[in-house]
Amino acid sequence: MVAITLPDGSVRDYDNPVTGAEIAQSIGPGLAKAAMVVKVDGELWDLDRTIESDANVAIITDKQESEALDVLRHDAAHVLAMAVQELYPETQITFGPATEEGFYYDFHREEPFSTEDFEAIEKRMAEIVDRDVPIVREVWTRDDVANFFKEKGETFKAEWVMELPDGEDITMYRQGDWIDLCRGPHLPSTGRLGKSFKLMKLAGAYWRGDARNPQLQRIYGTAWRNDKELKAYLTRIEEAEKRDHRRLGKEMDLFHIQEEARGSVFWHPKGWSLYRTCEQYMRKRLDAAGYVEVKTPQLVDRKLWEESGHWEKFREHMFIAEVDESGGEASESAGSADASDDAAADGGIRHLALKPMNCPCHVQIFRQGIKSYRDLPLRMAEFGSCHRYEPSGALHGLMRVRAFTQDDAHIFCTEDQIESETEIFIALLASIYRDFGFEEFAVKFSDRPDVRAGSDETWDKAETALKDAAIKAGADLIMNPGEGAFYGPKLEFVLRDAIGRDWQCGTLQVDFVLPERLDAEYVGEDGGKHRPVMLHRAILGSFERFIGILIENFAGRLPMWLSPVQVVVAPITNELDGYAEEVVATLAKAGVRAEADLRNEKINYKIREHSHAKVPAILVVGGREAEARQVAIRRLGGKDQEIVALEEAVDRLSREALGPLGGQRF
RNA sequence: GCCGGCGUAGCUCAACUGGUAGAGCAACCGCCUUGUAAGCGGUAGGUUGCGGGUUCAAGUCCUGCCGCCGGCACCA
Repeated sequence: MVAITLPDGSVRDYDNPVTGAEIAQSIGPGLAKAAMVVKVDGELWDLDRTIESDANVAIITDKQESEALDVLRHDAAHVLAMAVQELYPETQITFGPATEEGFYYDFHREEPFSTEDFEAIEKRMAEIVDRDVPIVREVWTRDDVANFFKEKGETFKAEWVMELPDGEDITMYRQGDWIDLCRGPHLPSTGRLGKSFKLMKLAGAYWRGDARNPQLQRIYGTAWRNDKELKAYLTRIEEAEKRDHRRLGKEMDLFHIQEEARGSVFWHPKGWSLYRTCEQYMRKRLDAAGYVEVKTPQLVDRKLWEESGHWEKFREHMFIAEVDESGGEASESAGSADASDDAAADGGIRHLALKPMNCPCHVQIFRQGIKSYRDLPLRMAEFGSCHRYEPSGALHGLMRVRAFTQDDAHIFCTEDQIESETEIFIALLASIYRDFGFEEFAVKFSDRPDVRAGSDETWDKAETALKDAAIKAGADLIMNPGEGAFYGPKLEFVLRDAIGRDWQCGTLQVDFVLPERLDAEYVGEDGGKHRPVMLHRAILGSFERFIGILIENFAGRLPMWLSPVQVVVAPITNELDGYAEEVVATLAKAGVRAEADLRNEKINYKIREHSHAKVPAILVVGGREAEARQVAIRRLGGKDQEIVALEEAVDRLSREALGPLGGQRF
C-alpha cells in the first residue's frame, strides 16, 4: 500500500508502488496528458519513476510556471546537445543547464561554431522534437558511466563523473540513441519540448569555470511554453536594449568614452550636471549623518601600498607611475609591468601608484594626532577618485570602468559599535535609495572564508553584529557562505533595475586587518592603546555605475530633480521671445535649470524634439499666455497641458526641481 | 586576459556573387512667424577603424594590429 497525498490534502491509496504518470492517469486523462514531471515530497521527479512509499505528490503541468520552465529548458539543452552531436559528431558534450531565461550547453570542438550554424542546429532540434522519442531515466554505476564515456572519447564527461561520490546511483538520460549523464528530471519525451525555443548567442566558457582549463564553446538559447511567451521575451530584450545606458548616454549627450582613455568617462555638460546633482545630494546627506569629508592624494608612493598589503595582493590591478627623480622622464604603466621589486632602490626611480582605493589614505589622516575613544565612531568620507586596471574584457560602459569615484567612507569604531553603526548605515542607505527611486533592494551577507585573518571570536562578533543589524533594518538576507573578504565579513546591497537586472552598489565591510597593518590606534577609557575596527562602506558604490543604473532604471526619463535640463520654455512665435526669456530668468532665479528655445521652428517641432531629449516639462507660451502672464505646462509623456499663472508655475516647478535636495527631512 | 561576432558621414543604416561609396535624420544657408511629437527648398559632409597583401580593380577576399559588442574568467 502506498498512500499519496495530493496538494489539496486528499489521499489516494495504491496497492503497489506507483509512478507519477499513473497517479496523473488515475486522476484524469487530461491531467495525464498535461503532466510534465511530478513533485515528490518537494523534489521534482520524472513521471516514469516509481514512488515506493507514502509521499506528498503534486503533478506538475505547464501551469506551474517556474518548475515547468526549468524542466523544459533543461530538456532544450539536451535536445540542443543531441542535435549538435548528430550534425557535428566530432563534438564532445560537457554540461548544459537551464538558466533564468533559457538554457545553454557547453561543447568541446576544435573548429569554432558560428552563429551561422544556428539555423541548421535549430532545424535539427525541431526534427528531434518531431521524432518525439521517449526520454528515459536509467540508473548506472559510476564506473560504468566513466567507462562508457571513455570509450566514446567523451573525456570531459568521464572526468566529471569520477568526481561524483562513489556508491551513489548515477542517472543517465536516454533519448533515442543519444545519452547524457544528468541529474534530471526530464519530460517524458522530446515531443513535449515543443518548438518555442531559439538559439541566442555563442560564447566562450572555461571548463568548470576555471580560466586555467580549456575553453569550451557555449551555445545559449531560450525556451518557453509557447510562441506567445517566446515572442514576448524577444520583445522584452529589444525594449531592454533601448534603455541601455550606453545608447541613452549618447542619445542624451551625457558622456562618451574613446579609445585613448579606455574605461574612463568624458562627461559632457548634461552628464556632468547629473553627476554633480548626485554628488551635491550625497554631500548633503553625509553631512547630516555625521560624516566628516576629506580629500586624499591620487598618487601615493609604493611604500604605503606595501604597508597596506595592496602591493602584494592588488598590484596587477594598479596603475603605477614611474618617476625618474634624477631628472629623466616619467612614464606610466599598468601594474603587470616589469616594475621589479627592488626598483625603489634603483637610482633615482620612484614608483607611485594611482590609488585603487581610499582606505590606506584615510588611515593616514586618522593617525594624525592621538585619537581618544571619545572620537569614535569617526566617520570619514571622501568622494574618492580611484583607478583600477580592470581586464579589458570586463569594461562595460559606465558600469565597469577603470577610473571612477566612490562615495566612500571609513568608519573607525570599536568592535562594540559595529552593530549600531551598521544599523545607522543601513537606514541611511535605504533612505537614499528611496530618494533615487529605488524602493527595494537585496542584501547579501558574506561570512568567513577559509583563509582569513583574525580570531574566530572576533569573527563571531562581527558576523553577528552585521547580521543582527541587517535583520533589525528589515532586510531579507541572501547568504553567501564563505564569500567574505579575508579581512572581515561583508554586506552587499544590490539594486534591481526596471528590467530585473541586479547591480551591486552599496557595501559594508568589516576590516580587522588594515588598522593593524597601518598601525591605527586610539586611547581607550582604560588609558591603554587599542586598535579600532574599520568599516569600509559605500552607498552608491561609484558615481559612474550608479548613474548608469539611474539612466537604465528610468529609461532616460529622469525625475526632475536629476534632469540636466529641467524645463524648456518654448514660445510659439518669435514675437514672444521676450516673455519666454523672462520666464526662463524667473525660473533660473528660483533655482530651476531652464532653457528657452527661441529657434524659428513650429511648436510641434520643438515639442517633439524636447520630448525626445526627455526634458521633464515644456512650458509653451503663446500670445494668450503672455498677455495673461501665464504658462502652459506640458509634462513629458503627457498629452494634456495645464495653464497656470507664472508665479504659481515657478513655485511648483522650483519645488519639484529641488526634489530631495530641498527637503527638511534629514 | 580568453572565445565568437562586428567596425561605411555626427547618428541609424544601404552598396547582388570584387567593378566610380548612397539614403534618412542631425548640421549649415535660405524661405515660412508658426498653438502641443517631424513645414518647404538648398548646401556641405567619407583615406569605408589602422597597416600590409592578392587583383587590371578591394567597403567587399587574405593577414597583422586597435577598438567595440556578447559571453567566460576577474570584480581585492
